[in-house]
Amino acid sequence: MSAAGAGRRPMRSDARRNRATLVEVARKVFAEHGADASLEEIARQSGVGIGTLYRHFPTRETLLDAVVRDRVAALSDNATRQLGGSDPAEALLGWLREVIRHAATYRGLTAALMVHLHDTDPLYETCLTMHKTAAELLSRAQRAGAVRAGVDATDLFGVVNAIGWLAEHTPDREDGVDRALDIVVNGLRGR
Amino acid sequence: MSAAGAGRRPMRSDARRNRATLVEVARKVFAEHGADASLEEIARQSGVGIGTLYRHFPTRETLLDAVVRDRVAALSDNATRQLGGSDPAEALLGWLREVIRHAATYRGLTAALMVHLHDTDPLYETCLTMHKTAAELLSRAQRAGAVRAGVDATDLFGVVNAIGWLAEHTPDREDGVDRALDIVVNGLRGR
DNA sequence: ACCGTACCGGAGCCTTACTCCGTTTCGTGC
DNA sequence: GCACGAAACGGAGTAAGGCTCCGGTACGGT
Repeated sequence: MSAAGAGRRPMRSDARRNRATLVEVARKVFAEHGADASLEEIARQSGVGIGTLYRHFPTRETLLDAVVRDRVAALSDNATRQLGGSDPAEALLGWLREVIRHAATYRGLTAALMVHLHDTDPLYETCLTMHKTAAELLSRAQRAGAVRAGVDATDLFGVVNAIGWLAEHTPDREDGVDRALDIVVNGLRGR
Repeated sequence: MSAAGAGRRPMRSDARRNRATLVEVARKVFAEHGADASLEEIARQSGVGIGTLYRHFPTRETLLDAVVRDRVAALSDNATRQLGGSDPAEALLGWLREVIRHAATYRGLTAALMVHLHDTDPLYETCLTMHKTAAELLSRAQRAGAVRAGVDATDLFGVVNAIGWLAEHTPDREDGVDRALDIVVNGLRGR
C-alpha cells in the first residue's frame, strides 16, 4: 500500500535511502519554488539520476503526494481529535487557517488537489482526507448552529482551496488572506 | 499608447494584419488551452513565424492583455454605467458573475492578474480597470447598506479572482461556483 | 522603378519532462 | 566469502516549448 510498490519484498537498502532523500529534498524544493519546481533539480540535489526519481515517483503528483500526505493527515488529526472538545466554529477556523498556510507554502498544491479530487490518482487519497475533515468540521459546526445549512463539504473544500490559492498569490499584504477568510467565514454563518 | 509601439508612424499594412490575426487566434487558443497555451501554436495557426509573434508581443502577458483588455473594459462599463441605476447589490453580483465566467474561459488569467496588480507590466492596466470597478461597485453597495464596512476593493479583487480560479478548476459541478459565490456574497453583507 | 527600412521567418540555443536500456549494486543461497 | 540473479541506478536520448538573433523580404514613399 506504500507508494513505491512495496507489494512483495521490502525495498533494497539503497532504494529506501534514495527514496527518503528524494522526499526530503522535494519537500525543500517544492516549498522554495512551488509544486511545479524542476524535477531534475530535485534529482540533482538528491544526488541521484533523473531515472531514479522517475522510478520511485512515476509522476509529479506521486512525489507531491509523498511530500504533503503526512502533513495533511496531521492537520486533519489535529482538527478532528485534539480540538474535538473545543468550540466547533473555532475548530473549523483553525483548520482553515492551517490548510491555507500550508497551501501558501507549497504554491500550486491547491491546483493539484482540485484536479485530483475526482480521479484515482496518487493525490486522490490526500484530497479525500481533506474532504472528510471538511465534512466532519462542517457537520459539527452546523449542528452547533455556527454555520448555516445548505453548505456542503465540497463547497467548503472548494472555498478553502480558493483562499489557499489567494494566499499563494499574495505574498505581501499578509492580512489580505485573513480578510478574505473573514469574509468567507462570515458567509458561512446563518443569514 | 497602443501596445505595439505606435509611437511614430502608423504600422505597415502587413504588420497590422499579422497583429490582428495573432490576437484573434490567441483569443481562440487561450480559450481552448488556457492562458499558458503554446505560443508557437498560436504563431503556427496564425501563419506567421515565432519571431513575428514575439516582436508584436514581447511577453505572454502582452498578448494576453491584448486578448482580454477589451472584454474586461466592457464588463466594467456594463457594471458601472448600464447598471448604474439599478440595485447596487444586484450590480455587484452581476459583475462578479461575469468576471468569474470570463476567468473560467481563460484559465490561468486570474493568476496573471494577481501577479500584475503591483507592477507596471502590460496587464497592469487591465488589473487597474478591474480594481477600480471593484471599488466603485463596492462603495455604492456599502452606501446602500448591502455590504458591511471594513471590506475594501483589494479584498474584493482578491476574492473575485479566487472564485474565478475555483471556476477554472471545477468544469463539472457548475453550480459549485454559484454556491461558493453565494457564500462570499453572504459574507460581504453585514454581520 | 528604386531604395531605405520596417518587418518577417525560422534556425538555434536553452530548459524541462519523460523514456529506455546498458551498467552497477544489493542480498541471498551455497 | 563468493557467485549470481534480480533490483535498482544513471544518464544519454527524444520531444516540446520559450525566447533570441540576424539574414532575407516586401512595403511604401519618392
